[in-house]
Amino acid sequence: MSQQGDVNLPPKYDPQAVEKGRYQYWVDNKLFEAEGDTTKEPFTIVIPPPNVTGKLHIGHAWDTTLQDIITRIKRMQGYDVLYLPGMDHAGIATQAKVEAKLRETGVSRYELGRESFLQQAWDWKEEYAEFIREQWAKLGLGLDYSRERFTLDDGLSDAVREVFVQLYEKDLIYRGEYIINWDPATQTALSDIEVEYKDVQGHFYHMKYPLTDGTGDIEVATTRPETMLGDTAVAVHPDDERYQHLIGKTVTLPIIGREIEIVADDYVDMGFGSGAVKITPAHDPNDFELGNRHDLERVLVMNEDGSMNENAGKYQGMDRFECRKQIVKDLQESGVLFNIEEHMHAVGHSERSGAVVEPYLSTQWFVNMQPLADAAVELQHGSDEEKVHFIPDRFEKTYLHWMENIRDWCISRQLWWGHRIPAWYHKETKEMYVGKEAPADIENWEQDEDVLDTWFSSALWPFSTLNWPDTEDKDFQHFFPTNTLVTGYDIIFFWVARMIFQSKHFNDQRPFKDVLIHGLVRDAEGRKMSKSLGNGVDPMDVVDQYGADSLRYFLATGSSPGQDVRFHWEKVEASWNFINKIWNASRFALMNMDGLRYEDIDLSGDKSVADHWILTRLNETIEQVTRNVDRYDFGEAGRYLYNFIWDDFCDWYIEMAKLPLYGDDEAAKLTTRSILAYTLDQMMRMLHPFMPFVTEEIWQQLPHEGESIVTAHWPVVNQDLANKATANIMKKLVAIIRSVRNIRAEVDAPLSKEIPILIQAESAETKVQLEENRVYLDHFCNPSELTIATSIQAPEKAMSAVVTGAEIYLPLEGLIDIEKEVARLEAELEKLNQEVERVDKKLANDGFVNKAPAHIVDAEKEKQKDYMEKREKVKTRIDELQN
RNA sequence: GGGCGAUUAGUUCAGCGGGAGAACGCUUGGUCGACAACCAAGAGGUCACUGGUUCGAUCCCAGUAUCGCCCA
Repeated sequence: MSQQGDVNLPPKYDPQAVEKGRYQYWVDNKLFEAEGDTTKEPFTIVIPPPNVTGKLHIGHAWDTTLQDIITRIKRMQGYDVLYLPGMDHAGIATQAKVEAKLRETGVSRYELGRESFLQQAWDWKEEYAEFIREQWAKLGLGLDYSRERFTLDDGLSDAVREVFVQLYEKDLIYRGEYIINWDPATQTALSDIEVEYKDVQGHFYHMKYPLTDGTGDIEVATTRPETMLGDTAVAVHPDDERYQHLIGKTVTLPIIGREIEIVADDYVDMGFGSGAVKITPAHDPNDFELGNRHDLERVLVMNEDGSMNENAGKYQGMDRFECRKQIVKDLQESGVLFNIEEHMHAVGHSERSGAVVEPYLSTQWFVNMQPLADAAVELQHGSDEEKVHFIPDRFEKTYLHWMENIRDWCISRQLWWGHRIPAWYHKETKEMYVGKEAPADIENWEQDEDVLDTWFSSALWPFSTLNWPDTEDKDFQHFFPTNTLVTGYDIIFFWVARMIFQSKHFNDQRPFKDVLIHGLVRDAEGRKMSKSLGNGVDPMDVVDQYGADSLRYFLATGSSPGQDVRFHWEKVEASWNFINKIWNASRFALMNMDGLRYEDIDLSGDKSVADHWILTRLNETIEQVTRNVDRYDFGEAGRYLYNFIWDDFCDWYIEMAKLPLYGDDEAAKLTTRSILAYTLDQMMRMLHPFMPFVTEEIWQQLPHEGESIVTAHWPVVNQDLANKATANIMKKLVAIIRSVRNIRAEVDAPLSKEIPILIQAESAETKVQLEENRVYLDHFCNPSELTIATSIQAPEKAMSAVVTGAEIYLPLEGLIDIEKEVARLEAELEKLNQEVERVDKKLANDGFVNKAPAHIVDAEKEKQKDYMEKREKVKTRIDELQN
């Protein structure tokens, strides 16, 4: 009693107070810094670098929580852990933000100039990088800041140039004219996967192009009538009998008046529409290919901003959609356009700006993907030691399918913020030079204006951050390849796939052994969180309200691998409740520690049934939690911890521990305190990766050894402390206590009311076991008188219950309603009848008895015996009551 | 058109060959020394549908339906 005032834990868990200053302590003591100790086994995770555009969203919180859990476990398991932080310059997104900021001051980037604009972008980067680091700190991420990197820093820029030049020299990068996805809003090229296809209700415009010789016309159709201004052919299928006589003839393009040829090409689908297709090589990828085969002219009719150019004749200067309206009107008037159908079709939109993407002829840089993809696919067909393991493994199919159907990657972007392409053009000779360094006579050259796709640098992240191309570097040697990459399924193509082929090409090995794929955080209705819906949840708001530990536990345990998770505040609150429970269980233990030190912990003394049982359960929990975290199943691991802590430790062990703690037996007190301290210590260690702040706080107050729980050892099963036989007695006690509580609830006899209790033990052994533990029965059942015997005569008017190995009678003369009790017992009997019937049927089946594994059959026989015994007793009891 | 996922208690989700689980919500009762954001007891489910494999299917296979995602 006298010790209870010393405890430093308030009765309610307050995350703000617990988390304050804790992260700084970890960082100051360099607990997250990798040692670079080559005698230790390394374990590496590189953070997926967040964009420096702004704040982290809740998806980042999920992603990094998983990484932090994995690295904290590995650190506790003795690995030399590197969790490497960093950020991504995010070309388009960041430039857009900086430009938006500039616009407020009325200045365009062109007015400002490239150099000054980049300076502003760097200022922006510094500001947001600091903001992001604060958010990492709030989430408790164990990052090694001494190795933090940025995709545009000197080292990574060097790696990017090295990769570009090497690929160029092997003809794996080329510059060429091609139909690319053009975003007229941001005025840059996009790679194929930056285009989102959405079904849009549009129109199918049917037109007749007149034959030049005046003998008729040919019908074509299009969804984009304005592109007709750039038509340079009409194509039909070579086998199409309808058009045989027209092949080689020409039509006169309406409005423009250009004479264009009718060509035959088996790309054309005879069954679709009229079977004749207008060909616009400068504005459609398929038409471009067809144009190459037939050596067609390429007529570009649009400017980069989406307005019509000089080739559009009288439409020059009009916006593309305005032009469409006008051209439809004009063609209708002239009778060329004779039919407009409603037509649902997929239209590409810029993933960044949302603008409708224009297939556009342009000179860009490309990666020649086929050889790189082939090697990556081959890697995946190698041994377990060579291939990348996707978790869940179904994502490997997604990845392989993409790799096997790869298309060239457009890597140039018409931006300023990014890695400028290391290519120079001679001012006089127009000769092109590609190299890591600028030509010596730089005054005669102009560098390519464009920068590289941001993903081109992120693709190198697992090795460029480890000082590649210096392959002799200590960190590269020790920490590469990395162990686990954690990311969402939405960027398998953007990032994961590209890291794999780049690493295969430049290091001849995988960049990481495992890829843990998670889903998206959705809102409570299951919708994707988005700015336009305004349904996003700021993880920092969650941390402010419930603490980082609650958020982390919710995110880590809220779903199964690869599945999406819905955000509900109630679930975060439930996590808080769990932590509050842990907090109070710890508080109880600390109030009763009586100054116990770590070295005083003594588990060798006489142990109670409860002691044996909780230690046995602890072992089982360590085993299950470890098994599940090893396979990245944090949901299951969390559930094992939750059940053990709340149901076993709090609801049963603590309640039972109160008996010795409030008693006079000093040896029993020491053992109980030791077990409380030991179990809590082990619990805190297992919980720590999930909820680092609160476990550190509690662990520091518990008897402990070592500087911080961050570097404490992960628990291992201790067979010396397992005692299943004794733990089984606990199960009988629990069954009896539950039955008594059940009956008390039935007859409205609260625990505070003393009632006589009789227990009929089926064997002398059971009787002894119950006698030895009658102190628990006294405490939890509150009997006026407790009789345990093997020869009890059932009282006439009594409530009763049957458990395995014993019958319980509660003679409650004044309270019992015979009719109700009979009804209750009959319901019980019905349940037992069903069970017996089910087991009988199973055991009567020869197929089952002969083919099922022996232990399953034995278990069924055991159940049959148990159910039948219980059933007989219940039957007898009903008879007694009715007579 | 091709591929993938989901369908289990009122709600949100686990489980995935051998007696249907959790959280929240709901009903009843309980504050005396960790916690009322707590404790105790309880109600609530043809595991979407149809076949197949198996001694045995919520679980494996095939198909159907509905919803969602990715690719073309």
